[in-house]
Amino acid sequence: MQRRIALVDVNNFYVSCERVFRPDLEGKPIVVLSNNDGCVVARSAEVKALGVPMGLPWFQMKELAREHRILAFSSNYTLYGDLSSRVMAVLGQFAPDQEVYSIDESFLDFTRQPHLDLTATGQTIRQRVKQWVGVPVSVGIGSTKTLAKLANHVAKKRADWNGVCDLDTLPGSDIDALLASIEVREVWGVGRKTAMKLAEQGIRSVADLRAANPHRLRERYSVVMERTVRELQGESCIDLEEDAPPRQQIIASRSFGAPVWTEAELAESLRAYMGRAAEKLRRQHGVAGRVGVWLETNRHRLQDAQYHPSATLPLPAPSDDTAVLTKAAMTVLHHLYRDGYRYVKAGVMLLELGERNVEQGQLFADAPSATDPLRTALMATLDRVNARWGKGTLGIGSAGLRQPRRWAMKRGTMTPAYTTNWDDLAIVRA
DNA sequence: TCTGGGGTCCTAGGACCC
DNA sequence: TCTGGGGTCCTAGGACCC
Repeated sequence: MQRRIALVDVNNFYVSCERVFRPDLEGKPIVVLSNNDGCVVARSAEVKALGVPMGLPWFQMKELAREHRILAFSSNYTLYGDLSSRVMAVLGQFAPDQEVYSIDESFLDFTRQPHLDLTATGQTIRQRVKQWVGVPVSVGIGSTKTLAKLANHVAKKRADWNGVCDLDTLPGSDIDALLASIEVREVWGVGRKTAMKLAEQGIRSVADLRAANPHRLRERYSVVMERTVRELQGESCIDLEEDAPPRQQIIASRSFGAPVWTEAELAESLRAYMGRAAEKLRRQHGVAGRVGVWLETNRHRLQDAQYHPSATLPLPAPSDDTAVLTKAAMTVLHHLYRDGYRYVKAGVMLLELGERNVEQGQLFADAPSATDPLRTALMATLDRVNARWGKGTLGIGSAGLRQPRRWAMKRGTMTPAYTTNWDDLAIVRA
């Protein structure tokens, strides 16, 4: 049976979020910056029109920003996360099956409603999300997830389609012409490297890729590429994942606000990161069997000595205890640390994740067991206090208590937490 | 002199996504 | 001076076993 899948996403998501509570920003050139105000991670249409690419370092475009009065915002993930759940809730009302694919994208499966007019439905979706949440979305429809993604791209490019494109309503000849006009790089799963390799074979447009032999491409690339080609040809190979599968790893890392040199400072930052990673782990009722740490110097500074070590350490027994996990991270750090490098980033990783309740106690382990009731109560308290009073209020050891914290990130221009903090509620004046 | 072969598990690294 | 963070999947290659 022919599937009918829609991919709905929010246009310039972070920028659109900032505009919800600042309507005066409508029509003005805006960017949202990554942590540490490092790179551009979202651009308004006005900024895209100026040719600013995704990921451009902010310091490299300050001149342009002055010239064109571009406004920059530090990213406000609390706000984006909250608006994201609202958008997803509204979208979920339209189709029986929904996969929340990312913070701003959702697949909807309409296969079970074969007679529904999806172009009209797409327009209704756009209106309702705009009215109820305040952000603009685009809708792409096709018979596979890959085609729906492509249709979504098309919906944004063709102003006359008003934000909705259903490939299955187009005559075959129109689709051929359309796909021939789109670069293969736009296909979901084809990145920069793959696009270059494909070009060597003369495959440049989406039409070229669709016409390729999936078997042949599998030999030169991988099963992923084979699936992509089949999906372009209309054969559905990637299913909707309605329930998010449990995470296989948890990462917490940050670039530092200023470079650090000492093991003590690295240790302090890693303790803070592990606090957050362990909290995430407990939220999904998981335990970790292995802990990883990595360090980075600045790869862009060619004059600097480079050192990018990483290592992992298995735990004697799987655990969700911040103290146990932190201790392991400190062991790894001590093993990795070398004097004399200008470190700019570090991170921790929780690996070999398992479910907490199926965890077996280990007979002769001297480490606190993951099911020790006292530790469990302590960790639950830690999570509650931090949820109520803000991240990092309570930590293990000296996680972030010493001043000054050179490694702490810089955020120059963050907007208030309009929707999640009473003190930041927008005030309406009559 | 002549030095197997196949399977499995693990890890590192690459490529991709948002 | 200033260059994000958090994920997934796949492959190649080494270690190890019989």
